[in-house]
Amino acid sequence: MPRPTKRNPERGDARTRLLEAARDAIREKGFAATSVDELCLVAGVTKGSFFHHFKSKEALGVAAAQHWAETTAAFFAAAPYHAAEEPLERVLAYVAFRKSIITGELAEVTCLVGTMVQEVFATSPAIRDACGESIFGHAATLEADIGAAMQDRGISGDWTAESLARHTQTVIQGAFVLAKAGNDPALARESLDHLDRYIRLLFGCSNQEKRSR
Amino acid sequence: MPRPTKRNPERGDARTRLLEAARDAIREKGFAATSVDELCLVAGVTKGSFFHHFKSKEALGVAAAQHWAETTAAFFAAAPYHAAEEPLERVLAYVAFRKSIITGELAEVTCLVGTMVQEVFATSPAIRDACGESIFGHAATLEADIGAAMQDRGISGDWTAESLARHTQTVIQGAFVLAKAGNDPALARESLDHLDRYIRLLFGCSNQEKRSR
DNA sequence: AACCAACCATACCGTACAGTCGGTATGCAA
DNA sequence: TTGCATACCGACTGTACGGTATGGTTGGTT
Repeated sequence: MPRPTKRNPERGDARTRLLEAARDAIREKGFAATSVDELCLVAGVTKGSFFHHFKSKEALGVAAAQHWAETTAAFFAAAPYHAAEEPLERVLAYVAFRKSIITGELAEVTCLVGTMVQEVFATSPAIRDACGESIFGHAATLEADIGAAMQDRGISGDWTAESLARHTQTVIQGAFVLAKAGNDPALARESLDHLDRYIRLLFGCSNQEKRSR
Repeated sequence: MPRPTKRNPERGDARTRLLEAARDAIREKGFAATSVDELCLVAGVTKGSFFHHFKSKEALGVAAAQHWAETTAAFFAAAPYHAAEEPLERVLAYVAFRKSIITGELAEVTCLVGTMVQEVFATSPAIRDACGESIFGHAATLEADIGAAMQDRGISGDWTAESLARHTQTVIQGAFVLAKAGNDPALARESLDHLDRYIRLLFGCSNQEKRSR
């Protein structure tokens, strides 16, 4: 074990390491079952340091949700699905991308804020709101492409781009729940196929228009 | 407070009262944050009684999931959505029914096993499997109608009745997550509208075929 | 050199936790 | 009546929890 905590830290400062430890632990077993002591141990930090950076465990939860929002925003902004020419292509590429990253251990696949908000929505408004901002903020990044696709294809149903953007997140969050319940990530991918099919139907794509694989 | 626990109990035996207390508490704040002491207090029962009926807190979790599966199965079996003549009508009526019961407090609307499995899927296989049985068992009750509707309408896409049945549960579970994140049950109803639309599109319903309201 | 604030460490506190244990009360059957 | 199983009670245990108090260390500023 390398000297854990000193100035000029070898792998991020204490705060960041705590946030990363929290991210992993909470995804694995939830917020309530994650103890401060354990986070300190994993992050190689002492209690004093923890409560220097976060005034309470709840504050850590809020910070973890915000950190999640920031890191995932950067991750998706850099993802390749924005490359396509047509806006609808980009939307479908997003769904395909979400599907493609569902591999490996379930805990490493699922959404931190979706997991956390299920437990704390009634007991911690602060964490709940931070989780909400993460989810709806991400949904908002899809709105432009969906709206452009609607205009592009002359679609005007009794639904909005905002609503469909949120629905994609519904399917993704629900997909994680079923994957956990069945202990099989394939269950999540299956629902993303339905989401892909729904979007194509909404936009009047014929079936054979679907790309290979 | 009526004499809580005696033989010839006035409102169910201790075990049932504990299961109901667990159902409410876990939906409100999750499994880990729910203490045995609190459940005993709410159920009007002592610790000794609790551990007489459940050998551990985890065993209570399993029993709570099973109890949930039984009570919800009875609830949906008695629901009016089975009445319609055509199988597709019944499927759509199911979705409409699920939407119609999303009213009031969020904690009273959401799914016990969906909430629980998010926290414990990695730490308690027993609870996870019990939650899985509840969810997938419920999904299975939709398969017959979906299958009949497919045959009825001569549908054969690259999806199965089983898969679509599961997808309905994905949307419902995800809908609860977004409703919690946004602290607004309307968000859940919104996604059920998308699910309704998806099913209609799959089965080639025209839009005006949609019933009023 | 002196100082400061951010940062980190250690020891500790009160409490709430899951689980245990010895015991009592009740119903039933031989 | 005895014997036994089920149901229930409540005090107790050890521990792990979130949080605090206090003091030391470090890098930058003046």
